Amino acid sequence: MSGGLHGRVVDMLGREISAGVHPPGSVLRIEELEQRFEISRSVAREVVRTLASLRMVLGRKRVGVVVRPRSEWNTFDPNLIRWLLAADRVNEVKTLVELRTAVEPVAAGAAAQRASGEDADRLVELAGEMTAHAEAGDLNTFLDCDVAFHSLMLAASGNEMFAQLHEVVEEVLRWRTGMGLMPERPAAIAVRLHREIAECVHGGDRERAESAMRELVAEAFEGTLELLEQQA
Amino acid sequence: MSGGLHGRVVDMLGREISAGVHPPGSVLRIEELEQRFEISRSVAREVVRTLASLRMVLGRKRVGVVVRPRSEWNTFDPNLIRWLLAADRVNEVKTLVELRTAVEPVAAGAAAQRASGEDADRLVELAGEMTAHAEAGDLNTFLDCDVAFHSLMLAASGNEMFAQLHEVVEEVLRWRTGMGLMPERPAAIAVRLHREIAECVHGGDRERAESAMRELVAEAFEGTLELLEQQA
DNA sequence: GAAGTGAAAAAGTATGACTTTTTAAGGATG
DNA sequence: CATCCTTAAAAAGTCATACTTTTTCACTTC
Repeated sequence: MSGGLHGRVVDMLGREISAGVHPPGSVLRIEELEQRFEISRSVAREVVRTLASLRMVLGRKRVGVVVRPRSEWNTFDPNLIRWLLAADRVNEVKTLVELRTAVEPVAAGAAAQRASGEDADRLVELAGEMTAHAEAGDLNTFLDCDVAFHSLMLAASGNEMFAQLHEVVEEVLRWRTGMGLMPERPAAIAVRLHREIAECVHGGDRERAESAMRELVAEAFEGTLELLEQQA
Repeated sequence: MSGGLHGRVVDMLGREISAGVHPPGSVLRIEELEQRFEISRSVAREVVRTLASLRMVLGRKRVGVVVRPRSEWNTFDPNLIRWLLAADRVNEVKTLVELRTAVEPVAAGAAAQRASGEDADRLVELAGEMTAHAEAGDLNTFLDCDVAFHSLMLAASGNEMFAQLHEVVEEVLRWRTGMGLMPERPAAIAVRLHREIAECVHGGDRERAESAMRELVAEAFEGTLELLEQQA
């Protein structure tokens, strides 16, 4: 959604709507947008189309562009996720972390059954690197490996929809570290679980891969909630 | 995406791309679209913007509108889901059913903790109606209740992203019955599980709500896979 | 008071001109 | 011969304007 007039305006308007500046039911008029953003009619219309495809707004003749109820927005769109994070980090992070607890265990189980040899090898390798960097206290490199581990796991699940959630997972993981919410040294239990999951996937042990991942994300879930409470 | 010139063309092009008529990497030109669909430049551009917001295509100057790799598409968009179902039902249904097995148990667990009294009551009521209609052999009404049950459960989970998957669940449930893949009389075990889940949510029993739902969707998952094999 | 009628408002569609960016070809230079 | 710079063309991107269609509201008529 970068560079370009269209993208910039979409981003601004999307942020505003996400932040509640234009609450559901309120009406935008194309002509207003032209003037506010100093854009031509065609750009204004394309912006509205983009937001409409996210189900955030709906154009109606003789009425205008109405903002739809939040419950109907396509909250799986990565752009919208970013706007919602900017508007209300606490609530949105809760939602995303809970989504992880649902998806990642099943994805790990699926990966144990379906991952290619290469992917399984790479997962074990990544878990090893995480262990090393955790012991060395190298949080940034640890985080990169963590992101790579979960992304690869989702991809190796063989389910396109799971795979697509890698952006969500990355956003949450990087946010946690970025906020300084990670302990100086990653919890030993988390490191161990990553290794165990990788080995179960490698060995094709669906059951254990799933339950180990469940343990991992449950811990991450509770940890995140606690830290969110502290912030609020 | 109904009525209107724009919507019709988006639907046609979206279907084509989903079906592989324009494989990833291939290039569409706006001018081509104008001629093929006999539409004006503005409509053609808005169609491209809509598809671009689903991450299916990417406009590049001096190049054209490039179809992106399938792995980057926003496969959570309900329209795209419909196009993919039309193009390759078997694979897409597998993906969607597996998504259910991940999300619904966690959603049920969350609902047990967070559902309002009204929602919990209504769930019990729906489970009761399902039981009655199952015994009466009234498959259509049973299906309506089934859809309502799962939609409400997802909404009652209090997680916006879970709630949004109600369209996916509905699509899968209706497809299964529509294809005649349901036994004449719904499995007694499934009916019982719906009642159990509703009662657990009502009683605030997170653990049992989650595990009962896990049992239910696991059964649905395996049943669907078997029936898909038979078809292929 | 209900129902039909008309007018206005706003999105939707069409068209053509102009701008910008990117790519590729061609030429100059080492 | 290879490399770098210049330049030209292609296609999307942007702008301005006129016209069409649908929907809603107000007004009239029965």
